[in-house]
Amino acid sequence: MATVTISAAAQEAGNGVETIRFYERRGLIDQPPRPRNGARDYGGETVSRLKFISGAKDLGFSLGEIAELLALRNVPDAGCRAVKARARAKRANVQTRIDGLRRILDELDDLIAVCPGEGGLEQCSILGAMSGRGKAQKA
Amino acid sequence: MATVTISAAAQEAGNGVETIRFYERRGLIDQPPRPRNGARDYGGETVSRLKFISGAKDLGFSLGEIAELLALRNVPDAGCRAVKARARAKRANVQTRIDGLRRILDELDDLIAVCPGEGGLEQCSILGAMSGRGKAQKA
DNA sequence: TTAGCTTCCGTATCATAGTACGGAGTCAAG
DNA sequence: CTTGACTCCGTACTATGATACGGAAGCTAA
Repeated sequence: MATVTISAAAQEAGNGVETIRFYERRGLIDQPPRPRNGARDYGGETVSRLKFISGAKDLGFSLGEIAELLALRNVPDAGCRAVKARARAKRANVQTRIDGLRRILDELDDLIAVCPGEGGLEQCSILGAMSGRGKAQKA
Repeated sequence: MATVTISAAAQEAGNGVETIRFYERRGLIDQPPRPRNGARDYGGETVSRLKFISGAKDLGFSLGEIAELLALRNVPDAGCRAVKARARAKRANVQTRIDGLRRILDELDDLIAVCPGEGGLEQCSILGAMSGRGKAQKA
C-alpha cells in the first residue's frame, strides 16, 4: 500500500484536509511520518482510522466518544465487551432522542388535525394551542 | 397573575437568569416591562413561554427551530392556512430526523446483535463494522 | 523561469447553547 | 448606615466540530 498525501487521504476518507489536521491536533490520529519536505505521509492504517472515525460519527458517536473507542486499543485487557457496552449506551441514547421527537411529532399531528386551515389568525387553533397551552405543564 | 423578577421566572422555568437574558437577546422572548428601577418584570405569559422553550429544548429542538415554532403565532400577512402549512413543514422536518435516528438505531442494533461480547478487540465486529462503513469511497 | 498547485503553520471564525465575570446600581432589613 | 441579595450591562469564555485565512515554502510542468 502506497503512502498518500494529506489531500489524497482526505479524499479517500471523505473529509477535508483541515479536518485531518484537526483530528491530529485532537489526538484522534497519530502524527504521521514526514519524509519529504515535512509533508505528512499517510499509510493505509491512518486512512482506515479516518474511515473508522467517519463511520462512528455516522452512528452518532461524538469525537470524544470515538477517542475513547480508539483508546481501548491501548488497553491490554480491553475486550469486545467494553465496546459492546458503549454501543448499548449509545443505542439507549439514540432511543431517547427518538422518543422525544416522536412526542413532538404527535403534538404537531394533533395541532394539524384540528386546525381548519381556513380563516384568520384569530381563529387558528394551532396558534391558540401554542399560546394558551404552550407546553407549560412540564413544570 | 403577579409579575415576577427574573430570578423567580428562571426558577419557575427551570433555567438560569443568564439564560433568560440570552433568550431575550435572541428574540425568543419579548422585552418585558421594567417599571421599577429598570428591573425586568415578567408576567405569566413570558414564564409559560420559557417553559415552552424548555420543553421543546428537552425534546431536541434547537433554539432556531423553537423560534420558528414561536413565529407560527406571529405570521402577520397570512391566515390559518399559512400557519398550518408551516406546522406541516415542521412536522416533516421532525419526521426526517426521526428517520435518520432510526437508521442509526437499527445499525447499532445489528452491530450489538452480531457482536459476541467476548474476546479481544481483534474479534470485535463492532469496531470492524465502523471501519468499513466510512462514507468516502468516491473513486 | 515562472505559474500553479499543494503543503505547511497558527490563528480566527462559524454555529449552537449557554455560563461566568466584573463593576455598578438599587432595595429592604437589621 | 451598612450589609447582603438582587439586578443591570457588556463582554468573554466554555465545549463541539469543524472551516477559512494568510503567508511561506516546495514540487511539477510548460
